[in-house]
Parts: sequence; structure tokens; C-alpha cells
Amino acid sequence: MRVSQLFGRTSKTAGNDYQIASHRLLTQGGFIRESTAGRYYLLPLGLKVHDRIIEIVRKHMDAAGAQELVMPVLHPLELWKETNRTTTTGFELMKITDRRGADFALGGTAEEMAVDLVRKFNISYKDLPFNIYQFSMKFRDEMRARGGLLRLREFVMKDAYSFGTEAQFKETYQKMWDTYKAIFDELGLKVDVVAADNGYIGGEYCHEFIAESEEGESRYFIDEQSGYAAHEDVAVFKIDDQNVGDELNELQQVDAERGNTMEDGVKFHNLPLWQQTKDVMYFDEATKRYVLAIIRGDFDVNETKLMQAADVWDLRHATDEEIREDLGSEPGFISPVGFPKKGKKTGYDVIIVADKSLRTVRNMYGGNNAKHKDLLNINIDRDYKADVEADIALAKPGYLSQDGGKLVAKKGIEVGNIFQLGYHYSKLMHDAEYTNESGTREKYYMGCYGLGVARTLAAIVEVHHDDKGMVWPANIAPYKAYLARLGDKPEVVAAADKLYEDLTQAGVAVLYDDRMETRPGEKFADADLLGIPYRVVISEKTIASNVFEVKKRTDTEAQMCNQDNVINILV
RNA sequence: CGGGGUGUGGCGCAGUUGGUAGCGCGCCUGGUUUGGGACCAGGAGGUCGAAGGUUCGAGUCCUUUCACCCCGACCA
Repeated sequence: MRVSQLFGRTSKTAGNDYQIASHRLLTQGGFIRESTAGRYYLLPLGLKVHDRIIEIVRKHMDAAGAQELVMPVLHPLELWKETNRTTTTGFELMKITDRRGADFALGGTAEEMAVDLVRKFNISYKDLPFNIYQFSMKFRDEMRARGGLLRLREFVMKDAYSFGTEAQFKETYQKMWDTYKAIFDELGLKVDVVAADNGYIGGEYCHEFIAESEEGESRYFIDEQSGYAAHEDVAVFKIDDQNVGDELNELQQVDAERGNTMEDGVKFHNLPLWQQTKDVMYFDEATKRYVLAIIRGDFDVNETKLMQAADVWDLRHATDEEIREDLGSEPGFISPVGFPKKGKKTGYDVIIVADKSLRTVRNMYGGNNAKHKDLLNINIDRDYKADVEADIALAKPGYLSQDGGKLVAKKGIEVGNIFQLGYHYSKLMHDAEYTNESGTREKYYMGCYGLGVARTLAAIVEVHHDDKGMVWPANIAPYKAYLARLGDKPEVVAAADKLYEDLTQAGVAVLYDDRMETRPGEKFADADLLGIPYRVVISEKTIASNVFEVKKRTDTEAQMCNQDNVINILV
């Protein structure tokens, strides 16, 4: 491709809106252009890289035995109703109505479609297991698009869906795990594989593939000794016993003229923070229930774990008014002891969720559901009962993992994930069954596997760039070589044209900077900005000494070589 | 959705107490240049995000609205 013909132009500057390296460089380099927030034009250079990534993903998916197909982008809303996901999805479903009034969802993920397709075939155990996948545009009405391609409202996702028996699943999951590792490895992205929360997708466990980056939105922990890695949402850690040997003392009501923070409690009673109860009042808008989370005073509540434990999904903090007027308690003095089962005014149910850490401490102290009233020697089971007891504690840097090593906090870009779905969809959807060996129908066991192509592209730029521009790994660079012609003298033009043709003949993808009257500095700057792996220079000087100048994007020094060498280096 | 901010040629910005819109980059033409983003001369390009209002007069003041950026909840 000749630069003079290339659609999309580089830019020397970028505005203040481009705060993230990948966003700025991809825009300046003419790889992408914003349409509206979260929706981008992918320009010829950007599309080339996008396509290379797709090729690599496809190669590995096919090698893993997955089969590519394409599903409609408009999903009948009926299907989403079947799994009740019109109300529970994390991303807002985009909806659309056709001329007959039929409702469709713009596909944001396609579990229902995959099941619907498979059940049309009346499959048997002989067909299992199999894995189908597609590359398709996904639409998500994200609350906030961010960082250029990092969080889009429209993006191409590779989404795969596996079907099999429960016994077969482990191998399928492992195969996808290995496949993802191989994909990201080939793409030049180091990823951490991290246990995470299934969220709206459903199922019991999943793993995210996260490229470590300051610009990432995913926070996770790693125990570098044991290799334990988990998303902040699900990370578990070792909780030390405190005074579990102590006798249970008698529950005692005391006046407590104190402020309503945890520190105020510590100061007033002169007792350790870990002995205090932390009581956090939530309300779930989805199920209209109050959730009282209780945890040891030196820990914080992990809201994701809490939502899992309480089986709710639209949690917010309760307001002071709700706490006072509906629940008859007092902010800062909430206690599970004698806490109402229902809201007085609203009649909404209250669920008490106790963290496991409450088993590591005895004779706790905390509020008594009234201003300036506290309780001493609170003990679970004896003084209150929890509706749910679970791990709802938030991991923090420096805590010990269950394997004993220190948890180190990291940030990164989630470029892919693999989900165990189990029977989640096959139970919710009718006829999601196969015929087993004895001729009866059984639910199949599923998994799904997502990978965002554009986000991966952005992550690669985040990891591979310097102050001059992008630095593409050779296998996904839009072109292998940037041929910069300096000067427009006929002999220079002739030599450059010839090398361009020769390299092209030899199968080297060359971006030929044939722009007339463009000065050398600008051509070098563009070569650097675009991050093409090799830069070849032809000028009067190189012609005079009968050489070509070749420089790797990552090197500072160029080398001189003859034509055969150029081709050898670049092929 | 909550909080903060911004909308003026393709891009980056200026525009004072309201007086009829400017600078840099880029683009086009001609010329001089050509190894790290040149210089000279000329030129094109803007219903100032949109709608309403106040006023003799609005980029500027008021109201409404839309879009975009940043922080939070969410995700490939």
C-alpha cells in the first residue's frame, strides 16, 4: 500500500480527550476514528490489525476442534425471556422492534441463541461434546464507554459455546483454557488467568484472562508463591482466629455517647477493631429486600460475594431514612441482635448475611439499634441467627491467600474469559436436551468462552508502545515494513518503486511512503507512530553507496544491507 | 444513574464589560527546500452542539435540550 493512497491520515497532535495511550495512538495513527461514545470507525490500518487478531484466534479455536458459524445479530426477545435475562443482565439490552411489532434484542452475548440453535437438531449423546463459535458484532448499552477501544458499546467478540455431558466438561474447559493461553501468547500479551464471578452470564465458576496494565479496569490478586489468582470480586483469603478460646460472656446493654464510625466505637470502648461488629445495611432493588451484612470489624464487605450469598443482583446502600423509619434502627448503631424481620412501613423482608469471620471472634461489641446504645459480648447463634452464613469479605493487598502467600494487588484489562455454565441454561430453556445411551432425554452441560477483539487490540497497544508510538508485534502488525522514500529525485523514486515491487513480489506486506514533498522527519515520525516492525529507507545517499537502510522499530541503530539481505530480513 | 468538566473550520485552541469570529496545525495553489514533523506568498473552509428567549444587536446573558470527556456502579 502506498501512503499517498491510504485512507486515514496520521496526526501530530491529539486532544485532551485522548488520555489513554492506546486510544491516543490508534487515533493519531489513523487506525480508528470515533463516531459516538463507544462506537468507532475501524479504518484500513485498524482493520488490518483487527483481522490479524481474528485470524490468530480462529486458527487456535479451529485447532481446538471448535466450529465457526454465524448467528443472527437480532435475537428474538422471547429467548431472553425464557432465561429471564431481560431483567437480570448487567449490560442494558438494546431492543428493537420490526414492522410487525416483533421484539428483538440486539445481541450482546448469545447463550440463548446457541441453545436455541442446538435444540433445533434433536441431538444425541453421539453428537457430544462439541463447541461452536462465531465472530460477531455485540451491542451493549454500557453505562459508560471508556478509553477508546477498551470499553465499547459495539465490538466484535469471539464467542464460543460448548455442549456436552458433565463428565466431558472438564476437558473442554481445560482445552479452552489452554487455547486462550496459546492465543494471547501468540498475540504478545502476557495474561494472568484469574478466578472471577460469573455475574449475569450464570454458572458457578469462570476465569478471566487479564493483561496486566495500569489502564485496566479489572482488579485482582495474585499469590505469587502458589500461583493463586483471583478477581477482587471473588478472592478468598486466610482469616486468623482471634479470641476463639474465650468464654462467652453475658450480653450487656450499655450507653455509648459516641460518633457513628468504626473508629469511634474502638475509641469509646477501648477494644480492638476486630472485636467490633461491622453491620452494613443494603437494599436490593431487584427483589425488594433489605440485606443486613455483618462482618468482623477489621474487614470490609465484598458486595459481589454478598450478592451471590443473598441471591440478589441490584444492591445499593440503604438510606438513613430507611434504616430509621422502616427498620427502626440507627445508622452507626445497627445490630443483628433483635433486628426486625421486615420493614415496619414497607413490609419488605430483611435477610441477615453473616461473614465467616464472625466465627473467629467471641464477645463482640457493636450497636443496639438505637442512638448512643451499644451491646457488649455479642455472639452469633446465641444472640442472633443469620439467614445466610458465607464468605462475604473483601480481600486486600497484603492479606494471606489460603495457600499462605501474600496477596499482591494488580490491575489489568480483561481480554477474554471462559465460563462454566453447567446446567444453567439447559435448565431454564425448554428442550435443551440430548438423548442418552439408554434413550432418555438429559440436559446438556455447557460452557461459554468470550474474547473481545478490539479490546485485545487496544491491550496490545497498551503493552507495546513507547513515547514515539505503537510497537506492533510482527505477526499482527498491519504491515511488515515501512518503506520511507526520502526525496523525489527520479533515481530515488525509481529505486524505491522497484524495491516496493520486489518486496511485494516476495510476499512482504509493505507500507510505501511515496508522499512527494513530505520531509524525512515526518516520514520517520509516522513510521515510528504506526509501529511497523521494520523501516527501510531509500535516499540519494543509500543509492550512492548502493545499499538499503533497515531499522527495526525496537532498535535505535539502522543497518545497511544489499537488496538480497533486505528481502531475507523481511520475508 | 450520581458527582465533576467541555462543546467555536478536519484537529488543537483564543475570543475581555454583549457590537456581527480569530490563531496554530492540517488542506489547496505557486515557489524555495529535503536524513527526525521546513520556509515564503496566495487561497479554501465556520448557521460558534441544538432549540427557544432577553436585546437595536448574542459565540458571549437566561431557559431547555443533546453530545462528548473524567470519577463511581458494570463488562469482552
